[in-house]
Amino acid sequence: MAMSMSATKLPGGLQRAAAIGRDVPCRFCQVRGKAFCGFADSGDLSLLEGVRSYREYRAGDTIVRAGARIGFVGTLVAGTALVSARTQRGSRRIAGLLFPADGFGHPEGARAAPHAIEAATDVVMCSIPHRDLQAMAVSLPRVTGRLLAAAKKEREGAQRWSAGLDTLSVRARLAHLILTVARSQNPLAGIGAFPDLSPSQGFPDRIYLPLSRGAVADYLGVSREAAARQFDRLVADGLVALEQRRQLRILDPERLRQAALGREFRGDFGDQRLPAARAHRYAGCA
Amino acid sequence: MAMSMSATKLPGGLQRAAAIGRDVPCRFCQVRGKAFCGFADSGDLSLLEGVRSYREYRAGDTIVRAGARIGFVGTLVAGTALVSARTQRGSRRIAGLLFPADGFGHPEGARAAPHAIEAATDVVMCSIPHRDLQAMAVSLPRVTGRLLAAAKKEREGAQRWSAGLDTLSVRARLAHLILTVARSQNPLAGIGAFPDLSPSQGFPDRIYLPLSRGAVADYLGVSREAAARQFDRLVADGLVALEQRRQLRILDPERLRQAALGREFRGDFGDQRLPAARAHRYAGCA
DNA sequence: CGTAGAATTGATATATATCAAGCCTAGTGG
DNA sequence: CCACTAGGCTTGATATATATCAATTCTACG
Repeated sequence: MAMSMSATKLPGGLQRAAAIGRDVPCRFCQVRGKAFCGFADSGDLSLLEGVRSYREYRAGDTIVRAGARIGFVGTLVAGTALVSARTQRGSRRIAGLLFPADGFGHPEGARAAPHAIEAATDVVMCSIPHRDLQAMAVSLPRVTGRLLAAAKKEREGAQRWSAGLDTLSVRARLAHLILTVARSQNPLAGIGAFPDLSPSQGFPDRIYLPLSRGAVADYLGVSREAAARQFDRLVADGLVALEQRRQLRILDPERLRQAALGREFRGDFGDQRLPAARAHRYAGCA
Repeated sequence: MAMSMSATKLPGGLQRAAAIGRDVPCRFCQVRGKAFCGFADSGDLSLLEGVRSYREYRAGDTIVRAGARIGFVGTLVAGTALVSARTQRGSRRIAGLLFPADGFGHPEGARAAPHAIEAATDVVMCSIPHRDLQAMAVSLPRVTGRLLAAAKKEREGAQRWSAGLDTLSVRARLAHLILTVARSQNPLAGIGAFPDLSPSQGFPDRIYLPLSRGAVADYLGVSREAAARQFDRLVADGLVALEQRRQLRILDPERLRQAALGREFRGDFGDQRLPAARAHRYAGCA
């Protein structure tokens, strides 16, 4: 499980992660104030400090296997993880994304999760055993409340359904994903009331996409090729620029937001056609 | 709100419903034993009897408006209701179906539901105010536990997402819907351990589809035309027969189940092609 | 009957799956 | 340091499911 992470080789977000050692006290934690432990009082915090442990994973590693009963609650400190499931026909569905400060697992106790957690990038995770969580008697309600809220993202798929994202075009869903990632990389996120999407709100214009194209495709529920082509179109239409494969720049936040709503209209030069339609499925029949 | 329901004119399930008057005691209730109140002890049951009231709705009526805070928990006694939401672009999404014995609303208290409940057919609903529910001190935990379970269907959309239904072909989703409806009309449902889909388990071969074509389309997330055409194909392929618009007969449960899984293969005469693909979207741009 | 809304059918457009190369990049071994 | 390689990614060509538009049929109801 131990591995040597050389900070220079790791992508974007992880360079910071590598700086976080096992010895960093909680009060200097990268995600302190954002994660569920942000409301722990000083007594509980020192308790936590004794029982939490960091674990590191490489991109592609499985952090929690589907159906496994885990004896801890996890919090991402650095990197991005995928909440994934497998179709009967073998394809992967990605129900949600976990960004730093996001948690997973149930504070109540070990409950078999229906989906797996996998590392999309190299990941540093903070793990706290259930039994030790019980010891935090005083602020437990407050803390577990936050924890439950943090772990909600584990069920993000449900939100995507109820938001009707599944009936939007792939273009719209990709735009939505990009905005989601951008929001997660907003340095002010979680501090102000609502991290908005305007640059004035600290919305970053250059973002690191912590997903492989394959992961993007599985998140959007489309083929890899379709995902790639939609990137092309967003670039061709001038909404974003690709500086590296996973490094992109948001050129036109407003139009990107419209795209994410499926509400684009022909611009002044508009010869790109309206995305007129639909979604997808998957073969992968064994 | 009061309306005269003449039993002869109402479709299938409702003929029974009309026989249920306001005066029928709980112990003779159609859904007694299936609904959340099935575990109430005799004391609580007589309490319930004093506070519950039936309400009747016509097909198309809105039972609960989206975003409304309701002061009761509802249980369907007869008919079928839709858990629906509206897209920003104006189209209707149906997140779930409520069949007799299914409940909605939160026992905790009035919480604004994000979606509306509408009557797909004529509906008889049993309503119990929150405050009266509180009075059921003794078996409250048991009852509210069941209630929460019953109300889960309100969030069915989430399950559909996590089951990966959204990436299946329309044919598969329609087959799934038909099986769901059939299961709901299984007279043994909720009595045996797992109501299976085999005729030997009381699985009905003739079912009443309690949804208009438009509702089917909105449930599947496709256009009305597409929904109609998929009905055609299921009939042409001999999986089901349409006796009336909403009255169908399941001819080949096994293949229907395969279809619902998107696992069909060419049969011996097979010239129907495999459903090779995808989902949909929606225009409806105002 | 005649009308209105629902449902179907037909024709066409198009987004995306799928198959098949080709390319780019990081890692590997000489 | 450089070819080699493998996997991820992109591009191209084609097939097809479904949206969309338009017209017709069905059904319920006056």
